[in-house]
Amino acid sequence: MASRVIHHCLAGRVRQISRVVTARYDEELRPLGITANQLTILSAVAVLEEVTPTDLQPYLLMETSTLSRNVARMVENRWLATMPADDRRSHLLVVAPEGRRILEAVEPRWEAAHAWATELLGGSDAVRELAHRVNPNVPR
Amino acid sequence: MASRVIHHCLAGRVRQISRVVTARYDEELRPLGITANQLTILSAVAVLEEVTPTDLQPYLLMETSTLSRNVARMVENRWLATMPADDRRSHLLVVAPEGRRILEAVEPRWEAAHAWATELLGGSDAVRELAHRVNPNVPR
DNA sequence: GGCTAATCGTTGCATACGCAACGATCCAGC
DNA sequence: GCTGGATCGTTGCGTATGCAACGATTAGCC
Repeated sequence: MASRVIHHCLAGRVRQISRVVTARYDEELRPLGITANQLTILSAVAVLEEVTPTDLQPYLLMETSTLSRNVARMVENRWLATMPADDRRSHLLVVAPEGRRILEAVEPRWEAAHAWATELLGGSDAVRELAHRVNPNVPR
Repeated sequence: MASRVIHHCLAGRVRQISRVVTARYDEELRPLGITANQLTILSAVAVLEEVTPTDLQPYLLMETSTLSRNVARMVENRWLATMPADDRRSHLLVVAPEGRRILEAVEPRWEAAHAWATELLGGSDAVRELAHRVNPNVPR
């Protein structure tokens, strides 16, 4: 059984790919004090404008609790701000000025990491296709 | 910049794929009390027989500290055992009887998760190719 | 042989992730 | 209008991950 896992396990493979690619993005973004994961969330809020955490979930496929804590850190950092929503159980998220500043500053470093990853992975098509299969909300 | 990240970021995509696939394996393996990640490590030790943590690293591309703690939990669970190595800074890892038992018991559940993931990802070839690019030690 | 640099694994700290349980709020049906 | 079930976000707990700093040991060089 062990050798079947080693030779075929898809979970092990996707996790390893995730570790390696994330490490490179994180390394590149470190001088800005933001992680690849946080940049993903920040960008999602920036694009969707005023969103509740629940609104973000279809795009991120992240557990409620995970998202809750990630967002909390980003609010503490003043990258995001919260506003009251009609539904009082929830709240709207918006990008704060410091978040906008990071989004501008991040460009060259993100592009460098993206270029590295694209090269490593032999282009972006395969990953994009897989991501779209996993979550049709992710553009192919 | 935000929309460029959303539409093209490879880190966000590989992380999302990893979350979704891992969740399914973990769900399937939960009754056995082992995670997908732990099963990967257990299988690697089983195949390589007597290995030091450093020996495992080329196959797992996991940080020393991450591997150290993962292995520690598995030794506590008595899935792995340690033996003295020639180099006294290190130690050899071997699969303990309880680890062997898990490797036998895990088969149908692992196969179910594997089948699900293969279907979701449209076959295993794309992931295998990517994993091999990221780490040539991983068989294509 | 003895010093120095490299290697090995561990630990402190911080983020990332998910399950289960929870309190607050909303809503559907009466 | 009220009530019971659904939905929303948070928190406790445990695993997964990596960086930096560390002590122990080894190996290379003189």
